[in-house]
Amino acid sequence: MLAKLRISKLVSYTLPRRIFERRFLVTNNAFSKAEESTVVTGESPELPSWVKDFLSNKPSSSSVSNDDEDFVIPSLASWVESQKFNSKQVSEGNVVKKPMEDIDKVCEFLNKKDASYGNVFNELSKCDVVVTESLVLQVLRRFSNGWNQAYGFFIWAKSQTGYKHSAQSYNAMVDVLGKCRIFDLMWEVINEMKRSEESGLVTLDTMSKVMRRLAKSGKYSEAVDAFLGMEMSYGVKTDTNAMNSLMDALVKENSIEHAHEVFLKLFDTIKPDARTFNILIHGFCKARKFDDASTMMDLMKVTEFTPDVVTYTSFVEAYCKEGDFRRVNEILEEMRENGSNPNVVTYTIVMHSLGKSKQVAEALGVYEKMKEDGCVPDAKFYSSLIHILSKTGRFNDAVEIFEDMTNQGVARDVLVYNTMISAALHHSRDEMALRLLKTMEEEACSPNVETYAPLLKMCCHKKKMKLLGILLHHMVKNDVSIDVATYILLIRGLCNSGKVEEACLFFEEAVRKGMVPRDSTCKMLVEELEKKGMAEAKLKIHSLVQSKTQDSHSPLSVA
DNA sequence: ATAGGGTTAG
Repeated sequence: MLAKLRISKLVSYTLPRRIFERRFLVTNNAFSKAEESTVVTGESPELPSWVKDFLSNKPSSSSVSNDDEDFVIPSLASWVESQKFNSKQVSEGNVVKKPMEDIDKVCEFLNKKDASYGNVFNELSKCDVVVTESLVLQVLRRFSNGWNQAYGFFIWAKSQTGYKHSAQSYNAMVDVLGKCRIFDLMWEVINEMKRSEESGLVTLDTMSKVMRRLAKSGKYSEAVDAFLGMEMSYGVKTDTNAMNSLMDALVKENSIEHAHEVFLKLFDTIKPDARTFNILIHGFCKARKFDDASTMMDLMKVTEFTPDVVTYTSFVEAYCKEGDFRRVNEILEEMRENGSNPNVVTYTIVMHSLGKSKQVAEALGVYEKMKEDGCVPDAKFYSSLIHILSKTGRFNDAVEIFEDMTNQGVARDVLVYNTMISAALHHSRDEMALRLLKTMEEEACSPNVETYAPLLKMCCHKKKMKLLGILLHHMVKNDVSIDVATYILLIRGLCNSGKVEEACLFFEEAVRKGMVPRDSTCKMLVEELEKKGMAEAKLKIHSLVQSKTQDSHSPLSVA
């Protein structure tokens, strides 16, 4: 009943737009504050204390200064310092002194300035923690973009008496090295897994990660070779399931060609199943090769398999991307005739595409149609809906949908939060965005890099340096590793705001971690330094880039 | 892990 009411209310907005316009006309802050007093996203007239905390970096501060432009953010490696600063603040106020957690102790050692050049292993010998599997997994997550720190810790952990790496820890290490493209070391770890007295450590799980990472780096042939050799070398069966995993990796990383080749080559030895065909059809559709996709569907039929929702949905998506909605409708009809009704994924794709091409009324019509069909929306669907509403200027409707989700029995996930945070920032609702980040914590929904990216961008743009520092710290606390994309975002954003010194700090830090930003970013930084006549800094950047491009990863010296 | 997101734009 309630749901029904809401939909009609939503759809009615598209025609009269009365309510919407009324809200929109009022730009006065006070009014919007009074009108929205909802639990999650509302803005209160008084800054809530946690926002103050967020903004002040210490518990219960009195006021928020506006001059945070002048605040110079410490380089990332000295977060530990600021962390100490924090705990001092706390212990002054409270009698109880919180003991430092093991993860933070490890973090402190790994962040020592010289650690990445020198010996992480030796540094850690002074670190007084008890290694457990969960600690290892947490460290690997927190340093998933800093392979030499992660690897140094990994080696050290292995040397600790009473501890042995589990299959999960090994797989996590393999994945970190693959992510950072340190493939030779990655294979070394895999071979070590094989040699271990504990047998069966290398599994399809391990090899799937390897294939995915290789494909992601454009090393398609190597991914295929890894598959072909894995039974012989590591005893991992090359069955249908494993082949699907390989083809999925190839297709997802944009090489339908390699996937197709594998398919033809292995057709006689490994029996394909319906999933195999769906993966290939998806790949062809993604590459806009409609003829090949159709041929594959015919082959699928001949080979005793029937096209299903997934098969048709791949075509639906491809035609959506072409903007050919007439063809989309034809396929939807065909699906129903063949007894594969569109499901929530199909509807999400159609709605999202319509919204993207500014056909909002039609997009909302899909929402109606879906409910009529008895198809229940899920979190990803809501995320799309929120996004298109926000993008078409209907932010309040987006907020309404966001808040109604849980009433509809759908839990909000990271993607939904990320979408809502981006939307809020897009509509200059900075406070709401921060409030949403806080709500994630309360709902035990872990943020990821994408959660922080738009917030960091806002900080750079508005020169909110204090908040920037706090957010970066927040990331570390939540085990979100800073990746190249984030460094690029920071460097470019800070350059644009004339904060070259800070941009340089981040640049140096990125290089120190073995992540060299692209040429365009380096150029931007150098030009900015030239403009400001900072010749010395310019030279430093130049030499940093050169030293790092010569040996892309300095080998780690571990005993 | 077979199909769905955003990201980044002055």
